[in-house]
Amino acid sequence: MDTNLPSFVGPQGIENYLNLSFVSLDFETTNLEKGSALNKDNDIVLACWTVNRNGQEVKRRHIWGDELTMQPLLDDIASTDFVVAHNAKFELQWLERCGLDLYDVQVWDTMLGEWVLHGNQKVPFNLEATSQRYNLGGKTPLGAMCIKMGMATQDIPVSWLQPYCYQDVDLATNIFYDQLDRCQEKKLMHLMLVRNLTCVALAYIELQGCQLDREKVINAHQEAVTEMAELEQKLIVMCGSINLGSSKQLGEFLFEKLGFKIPLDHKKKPMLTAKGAYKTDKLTISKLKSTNKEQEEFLAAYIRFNQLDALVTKNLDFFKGVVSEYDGVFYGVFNQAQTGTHRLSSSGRKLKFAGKKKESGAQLQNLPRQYKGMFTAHDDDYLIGEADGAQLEFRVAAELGGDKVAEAEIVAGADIHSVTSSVMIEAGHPDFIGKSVKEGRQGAKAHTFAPMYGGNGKLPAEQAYAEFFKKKYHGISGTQRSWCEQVVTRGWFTTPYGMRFYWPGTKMSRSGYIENTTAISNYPIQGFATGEIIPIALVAFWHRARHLDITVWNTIHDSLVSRVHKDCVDQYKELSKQCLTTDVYNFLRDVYNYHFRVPLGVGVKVAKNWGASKEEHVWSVWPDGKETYELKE
DNA sequence: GGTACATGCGCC
DNA sequence: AAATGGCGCATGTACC
Repeated sequence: MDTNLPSFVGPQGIENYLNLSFVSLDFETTNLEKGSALNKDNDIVLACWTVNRNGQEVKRRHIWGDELTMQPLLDDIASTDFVVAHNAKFELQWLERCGLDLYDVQVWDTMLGEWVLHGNQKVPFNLEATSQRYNLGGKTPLGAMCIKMGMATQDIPVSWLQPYCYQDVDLATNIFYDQLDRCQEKKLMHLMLVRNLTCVALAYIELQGCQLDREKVINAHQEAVTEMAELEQKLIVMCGSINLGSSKQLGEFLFEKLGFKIPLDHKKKPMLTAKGAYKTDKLTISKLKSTNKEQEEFLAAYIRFNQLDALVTKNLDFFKGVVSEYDGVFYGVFNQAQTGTHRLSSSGRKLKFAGKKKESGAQLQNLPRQYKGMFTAHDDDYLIGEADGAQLEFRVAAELGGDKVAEAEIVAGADIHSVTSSVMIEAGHPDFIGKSVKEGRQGAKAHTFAPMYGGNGKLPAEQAYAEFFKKKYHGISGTQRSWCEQVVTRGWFTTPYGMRFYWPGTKMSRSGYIENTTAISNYPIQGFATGEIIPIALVAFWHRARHLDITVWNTIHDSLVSRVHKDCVDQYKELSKQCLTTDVYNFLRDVYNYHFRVPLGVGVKVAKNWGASKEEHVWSVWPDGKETYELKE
């Protein structure tokens, strides 16, 4: 079976842009759910496009009609190298409905162009604001007015909508030419290629949907609701009819009625909100000291109730609605052009449930881990596979810092959390008192990489650990400091992988502390790991699995989640390994001109339900092809 | 009745 | 004056 990559997933992708043979496209659609192609009740109303070769417009065409009438557009797309559009994911999902195979298409998304050119600087990326930044003027007033007023697209007069649509095409074309110059000048073409390749893969992945296991959802929901009802009765007896969801009411009850003392933080200051209100978050509540039976009982019941309440309102109610009213399938949205680090973000596609006033949705990147097991494949012949980058951010930090100590530990497979545990024990951290290194290991995980993200610690033992970490991995900490110094000098800096990050006006205090240190230290690591490497791996995986019975349906920062036919499991593991390691090295070398040295690792789990496998296959693969394998249980 | 903000909390 | 980074969603509160 062909598992090769298409030519444009590599340097040829950039060549294609420079050859200037493209279709520039805009659809006007009916506007349920912002015109999403996933809504089957939406339709294309009008398509306008131009065909451009060698930088010259050679054709201008439009079609008033639905997705069944777009063959001339598909033919034009097939005759050029790429498609230009603003927010191309929208057009791509419509093109898929028109019959285009997304695996064959390359795009230049002018919205993503703005994202890449602006780095971590937040500006509005919509077409109108972007046009104004490029001095291309605003939109045709009449068409724009109708759209803004929310008029049904199909009711807008032809003579208004058609010029409006053509104008968007022309704006995108002009912005594209300008962005192409700017991206070359700032040496950002490789990043732009990855954003655009990722965009097409995401357009496809969003169409797949997430499948919930009906029985598991109903049972979990029932259990939680029953337990909550019991707790609620108990709580009402104790506190009357106050609303426990209100931190104001709960705070008054805890600190005024029940007489809890306001806990003190590590600086011996009372734990209050910035505005001086009572804090009722998990951390504060966990610090409360009961001095009588009433306090003790209330606290126990409240903590459990609150935990369940959050799970039920944010997830279980939604999941139950999905299995009851939507055949167990729901969809998420992946947002590019959202984060400063150039990670993806995700949001939920909202659903309406019977008897509920408000629509609700669930995003795919913050599902409680305990509920992963509720996700399954649509069919008994399929399994769920998850492949994640092993210790990805630490390995990337070692790489960017040229840190020999960290690299040696990664190569040796050293147990870093045990080291943290022993440092914490020696420094007398209260959570580690009386524990052996082994017993403290689990709790140490939360501390291990905090200094890499700029954490200096609060308790003396944590501060001692932060010092230990920075000294031990002086390659990482020294490199982070040099990034900070560059930012002080000129307000921005270029990461080793070519990304530009901006913190204008950053100053150094007399003590030597540099503003924004934590962010400056963190962005390049998070950005390279989860904004470049994982998207590269995702694109490679998606293309290579094209002709296999393997479908990616989620990605969470350092992982790819797929449904896998039971006969494809071995290929799935092999492909995961290749795409998260070798393909990354090759792409970085050929497109980024970046020669990665630290071995990357990948962990693969396959089971009937997401995350349910007790065993994990873990590989490390070196850029020269050497590899190691370990089965973790 | 709507919007904006604050708070809290899930994930990596 | 802030010293762990990055997000999105639900709820309550303040305000118009």
